[in-house]
Amino acid sequence: MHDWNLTPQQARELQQQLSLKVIREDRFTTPHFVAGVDVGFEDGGATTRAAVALLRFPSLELLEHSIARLPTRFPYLPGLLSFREIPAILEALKGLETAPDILLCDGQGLAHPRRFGLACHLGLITDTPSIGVAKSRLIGTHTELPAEKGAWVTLEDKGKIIGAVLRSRSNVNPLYISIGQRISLASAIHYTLACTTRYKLPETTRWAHRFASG
DNA sequence: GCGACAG
DNA sequence: ATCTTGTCGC
Repeated sequence: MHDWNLTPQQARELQQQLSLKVIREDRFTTPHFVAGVDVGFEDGGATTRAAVALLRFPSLELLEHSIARLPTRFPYLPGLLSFREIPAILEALKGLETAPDILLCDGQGLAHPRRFGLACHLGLITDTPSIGVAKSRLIGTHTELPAEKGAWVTLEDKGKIIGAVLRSRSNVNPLYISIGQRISLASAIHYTLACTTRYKLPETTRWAHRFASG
């Protein structure tokens, strides 16, 4: 795997190179295990704490989880989130006994300036199908979104579809879904909804967040 | 130059 | 992300 001690400019150049390796179509078999990934911070940001929650699919029962702590060594810079969070996430993934069939990541995938958000980066490194599930927008524009659960509209940038704005729960702010690696946008939306019950966030993300934060 | 800006 | 209680609305 590549080096993580990069300057912001080197990181951006690496993203442009790696973005060429992102596979935007379904390349996986029926999933039985889905995982949520999230990161939290301790010591006022000095320590990065990553958590991964593995759930059985489609029952969504929690099977196992893993937590890892690492010294924070990259600042938060819009567009470079993966360089700050992935090192700790990779450590947490090592602690799982079962390999996830799909990763639901807390952040963007293709809906990124250089089409290489955290979900693409993590999916590529682990060679695992991944989905970007962000709570807010990084880039892109979209039309009005109906208020009912299940409704979605495309998220576009420079005339290209880079993701979808999905209403995962009626009358609540939408989620920003995008391709991470080895999955189509249609499937990304499908699996995100399949992992969602009565709340805005998928159960995978909810569990991961509980383990990564409070 | 000004405003936007995943977590 | 994080610092933090009550409060408004379906």
